[in-house]
Amino acid sequence: MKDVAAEAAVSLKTVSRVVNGATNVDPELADRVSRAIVRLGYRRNDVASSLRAGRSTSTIALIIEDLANAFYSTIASAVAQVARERESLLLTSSLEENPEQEQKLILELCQRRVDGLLVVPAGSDHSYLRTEIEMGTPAVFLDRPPVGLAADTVLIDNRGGARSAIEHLIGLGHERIGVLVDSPRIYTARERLEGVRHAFAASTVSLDERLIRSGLHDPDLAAQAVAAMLDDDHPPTAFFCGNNRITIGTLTELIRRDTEAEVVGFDDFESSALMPRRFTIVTYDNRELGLRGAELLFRRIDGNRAPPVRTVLPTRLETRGVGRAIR
Amino acid sequence: MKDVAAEAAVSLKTVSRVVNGATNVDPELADRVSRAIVRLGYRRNDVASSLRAGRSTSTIALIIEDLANAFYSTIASAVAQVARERESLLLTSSLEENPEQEQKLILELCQRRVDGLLVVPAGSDHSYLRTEIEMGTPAVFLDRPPVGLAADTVLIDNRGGARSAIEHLIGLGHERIGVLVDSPRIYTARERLEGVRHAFAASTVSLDERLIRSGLHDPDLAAQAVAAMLDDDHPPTAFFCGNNRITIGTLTELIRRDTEAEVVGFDDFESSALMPRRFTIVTYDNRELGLRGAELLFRRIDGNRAPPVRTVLPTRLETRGVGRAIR
DNA sequence: GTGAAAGCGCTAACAC
DNA sequence: GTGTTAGCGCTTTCAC
Repeated sequence: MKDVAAEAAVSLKTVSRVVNGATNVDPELADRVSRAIVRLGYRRNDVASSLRAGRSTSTIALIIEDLANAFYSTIASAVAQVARERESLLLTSSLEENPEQEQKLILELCQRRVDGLLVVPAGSDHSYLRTEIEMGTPAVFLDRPPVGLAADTVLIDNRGGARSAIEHLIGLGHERIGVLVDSPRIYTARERLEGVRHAFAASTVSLDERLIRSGLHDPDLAAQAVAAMLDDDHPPTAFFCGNNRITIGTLTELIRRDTEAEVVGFDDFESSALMPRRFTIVTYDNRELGLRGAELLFRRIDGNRAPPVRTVLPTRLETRGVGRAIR
Repeated sequence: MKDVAAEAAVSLKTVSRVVNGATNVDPELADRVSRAIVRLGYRRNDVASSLRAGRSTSTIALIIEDLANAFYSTIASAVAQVARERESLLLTSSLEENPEQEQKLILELCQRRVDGLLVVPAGSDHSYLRTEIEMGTPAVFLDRPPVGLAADTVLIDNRGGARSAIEHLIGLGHERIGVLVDSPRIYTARERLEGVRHAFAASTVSLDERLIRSGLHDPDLAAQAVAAMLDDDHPPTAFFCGNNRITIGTLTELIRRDTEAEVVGFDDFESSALMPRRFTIVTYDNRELGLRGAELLFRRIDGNRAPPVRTVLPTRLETRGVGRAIR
């Protein structure tokens, strides 16, 4: 910039004005500056520019577990879209297998003075963020609420979705319903199980606690649980699957045995329409999760100081799969 | 920082030393500083810190078309992994539907002084990047080479993959092979068609130009092309599909008609294993694209000044799908 | 309309 | 070991 000023024989300020498109510059000087800029290949240094007077870095950060997972990459895509509209750049950080790095990463992003944070939390405590938020880095949580902190959060209606799934099965006349969920340490698993309990409580059918299996963290464990339940004296006639991995495991086992059973699974998955068996899913728009979160965040960045809000996105039941078993 | 220095009654430099973990600080002073930091909730401003003396921003940028697309999100995940190992952050920018914004975006990233760029190019000219590269922002291209510029590039073996696909079909005795590709304006489509031609040229079978259909940009167009060819007097007995959208369209049409035809498609896709028909794909490790590209980039960032290299990743043939038609 | 000077928050030299 | 000074590249008073 100094060089440009020298080359154009003007002051730094004039160069600055031209670079920033200020109107009140003598056309002749502006032209001299423009040509000097081209001649010297000058580029404004945005780092320096954003340093001055605590100006915005026009950057927001998204903290997720794994970009390769469609759930997260859909959110990232939605967030990127809003960021682009707001002329902000998006720093995407994935924790991959290290939830304990969440705090370190978030604090580093704050040090870099990102304008705000969008977090799909993996960690188990977020109280450390209170200071950062107070110091001007707003944070919005997606899919799971923060722990030990009040902050804007966008969730899906886990309880309502699970409840409608069970109501659907009870409505079809099922009385023995296998309930398959992941570990209760996972927020969504807890909420969904809670929804299941509500649905039973509100119905004439009672929930047999022996038909609840939790801790099913992958399709194989789900398949084994299904197998064990079906081998029982008094097997379930329907299954509620707490997430898509469990749904896949359950369908796999049912197809393998060629056993009839009604299935309702939470979460859609890529190849669900192609599964060789009809079943029902509790689905929702996870792109919306990112959009709404990003919009909330920008509202905070714009100075909104209202109390934290919690947005809950609706779920709906849809049919998936084709025919019956392939064999 | 000034406040911390005042609070601890030391100089700025001592605070700086403590913040940066320098060893040669009196433990007593260090302790006073540490406590002042906690008391005041001080956080180092990394923007200012990286401004000083043209230091690195520890940030690399990835420019892709769409994060929601599995091809790109896999690359992003791989790049994120390498970035994390190198303690760099990743700015991910998706062009979505605006390839013409590529240049604007890239120049903006350079202004922000990212340490380097990873580009899956959508634009049609990259000569403007020469200046940026010379000025110290290295760039590595993924999946498609730059136009009008020499730079590190990581590609997959489009020609070789297409060639092996045709060789496979000819080896099975097919002589009338429908060749379905996307628009020749797309680099990969051009290369793959070139590979097809090479394979025919090296064989005893001659390529019937009337069996080549190009510009098939979505599954429906591919399905229509297949339908038209099958309705012909002398229909193909096999199809080469230039990408996964074309493969899906082709399989859909074959299944719909319950017509036998050998299919080899380029690119794997999520539900390929579940397709109700056996077929062959030309596949490759697209995660590797991101890993290799990021490694090349960091080598440049570390100061490697060797001439640009072009890495070509191998492809392989694999079988997908199950049984024959569902019906 | 234009420029000189001060300063954003930090770190690198160089004294002490 | 510690502090002082200068300056990274830019923008912003505030005079002219």
